[in-house]
Amino acid sequence: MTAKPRPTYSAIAKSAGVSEATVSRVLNGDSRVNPERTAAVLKAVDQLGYRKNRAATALASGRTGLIAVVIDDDLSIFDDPFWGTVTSGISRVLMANHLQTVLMVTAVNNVDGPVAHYLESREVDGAIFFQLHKDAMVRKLAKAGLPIVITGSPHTDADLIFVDTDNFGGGYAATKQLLNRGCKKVAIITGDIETTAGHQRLDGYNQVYRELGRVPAKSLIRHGDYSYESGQVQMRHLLEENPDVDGVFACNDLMALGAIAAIEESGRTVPDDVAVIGFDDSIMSRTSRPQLSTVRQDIAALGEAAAQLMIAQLNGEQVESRIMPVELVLRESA
Amino acid sequence: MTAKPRPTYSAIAKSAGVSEATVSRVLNGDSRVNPERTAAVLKAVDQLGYRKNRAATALASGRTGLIAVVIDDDLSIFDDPFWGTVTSGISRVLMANHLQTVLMVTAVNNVDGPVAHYLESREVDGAIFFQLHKDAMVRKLAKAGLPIVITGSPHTDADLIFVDTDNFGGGYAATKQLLNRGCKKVAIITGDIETTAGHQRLDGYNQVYRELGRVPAKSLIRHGDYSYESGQVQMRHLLEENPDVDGVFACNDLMALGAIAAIEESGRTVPDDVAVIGFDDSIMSRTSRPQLSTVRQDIAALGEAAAQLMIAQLNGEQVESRIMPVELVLRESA
DNA sequence: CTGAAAGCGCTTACAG
DNA sequence: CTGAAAGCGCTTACAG
Repeated sequence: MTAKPRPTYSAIAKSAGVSEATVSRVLNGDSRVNPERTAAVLKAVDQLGYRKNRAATALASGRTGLIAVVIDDDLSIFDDPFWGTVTSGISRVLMANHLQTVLMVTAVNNVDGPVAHYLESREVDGAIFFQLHKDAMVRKLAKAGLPIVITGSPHTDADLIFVDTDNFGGGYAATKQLLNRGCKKVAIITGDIETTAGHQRLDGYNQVYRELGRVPAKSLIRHGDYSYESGQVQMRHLLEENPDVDGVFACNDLMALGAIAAIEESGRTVPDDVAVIGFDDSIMSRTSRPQLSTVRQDIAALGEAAAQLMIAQLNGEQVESRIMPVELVLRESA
Repeated sequence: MTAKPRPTYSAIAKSAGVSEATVSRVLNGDSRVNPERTAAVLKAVDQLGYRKNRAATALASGRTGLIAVVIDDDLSIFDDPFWGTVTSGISRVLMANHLQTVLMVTAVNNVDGPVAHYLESREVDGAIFFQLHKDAMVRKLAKAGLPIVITGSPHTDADLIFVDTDNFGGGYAATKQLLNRGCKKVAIITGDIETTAGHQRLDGYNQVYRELGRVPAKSLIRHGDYSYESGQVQMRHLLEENPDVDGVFACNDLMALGAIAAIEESGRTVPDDVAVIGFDDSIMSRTSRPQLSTVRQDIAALGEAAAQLMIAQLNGEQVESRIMPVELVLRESA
């Protein structure tokens, strides 16, 4: 319980025979310090087991060494492993750069709420946001000069920095694959198209038709909400209105599984009667029967990229948003 | 980009006509301050839009307002929504108590690694650990006086504070249910029994047999590793060695699904020939066919409890470990 | 390249 | 109940 008196600059300065200012310079990588003195300081640091006091550094320098990861309450991280994976990718990269990850699970809609205040107070050096429905708060913070990265494309093309999966490319590849394997009538069950991801996947689907000089019938486009149930319900509608539908791109794996259930309950088989492709390459895509063909995104890499863009910003570098590639994974359902 | 000069104690003190010490007392809830002065300070705080500088507070008080959540690298949070859910429960409660959550995804085995140093350096006020295989580091930190809570039972019964699901009770209830529904020969596919959770679920299974004055045949106890594949493989072994097995408690939902696959590929049906119960009540338990009967644990509540125990410790209260109740959810598989 | 000194914005004995 | 003052452990112009 009795804490050993932790060494401070004063102890190191004494031990190394230099001033505290020099200790500070060495520890902050100031290259102008005389090599011998640098060595002496480093040796003292090592011998004394010195460790910087982050609070003192923060107070004096104005930098906290903390990056917030803000997750909207609505996002049900509760059932979705997606966010956890992104976050661990972020954390890994941040830690390697001596930054800590502050997790905030909260309502992000309030431009004037506690989170906004916290971030404005500069209690963190930057903030990484997860896909948001409303980006008013983020834009305000960005305008105030807080380094920001968004995971997922923002709605407005403000000059916000973001990283995202190639949703358009994924939707395109999935749809194309269905046509390539011989499907004549390919439908889509979209996710929440209020989100950019949902919208972009649909755009990819439409693009395939466009390149063929065709336009998909309205009845082939059904809107789900990423839930299993919505996949099942929308598939039933599809089969009713288009008994000859023979290919479906469901915008996530969960809906794809719901769709498969609906297809099988109608007496049809997958993929022979109707081929199905999902999106995410979640565990379920491997455990389901038939195994699901799907669009794989490297989620951890998405988080790592977000962290890297943050670090680049902190270093004052000019940064650009990044779109991460996807990969079509073919299993049994298509 | 030009930051407006943020107000400090000096501005509030001036505006309220009191000393900075009094401002500090009011803001820290010191009840001895004269009510009128308190009101004056609060008014000034409000008018000036004052917000405390956490770094300064930390430096002066020694308290950082930060709680670390340490997640072992091995735990594949990558595919498991469990940890994300626990973490969001923790974060919610911590935020409500003006504490921030610092996420550390890292290797926890090293008693002398960077994480240990970070935590020892008191850059956080406390640490919440997730289920660990080796608790040497945690014990060391606890001995050094760092407030600690563990999510999941520790291996040694050191006096570490922890919160855990009632794994024993869950295993007991699942096994009991299988017998109650008429199963004569109930097997178990365990999870990693190097973990306490895995071990306790098995203990619950054994206890049911014990109360019946019976001992399960060795061949009825198969060890999986929580993966779908292990559930499938172990179930095949079970069916081979015990063709008349008619009930299986799989220690998580994923293995239960693997087991169902093996049962069906053998030409048997679930639950008529073999009833199956899983553990977790994950999404998959609802999306699978047949829908899975399982043991539900309130994962977010687990995180909330962990945070509450941490806060109690910070308040100097005497705290005791908590075991959270589980609930048997019966669907189609048993 | 280096040091003395002021300062970052709070908290907390110490007196009264 | 309140204030003056010292101090928390760093960083950073300013001189030299």
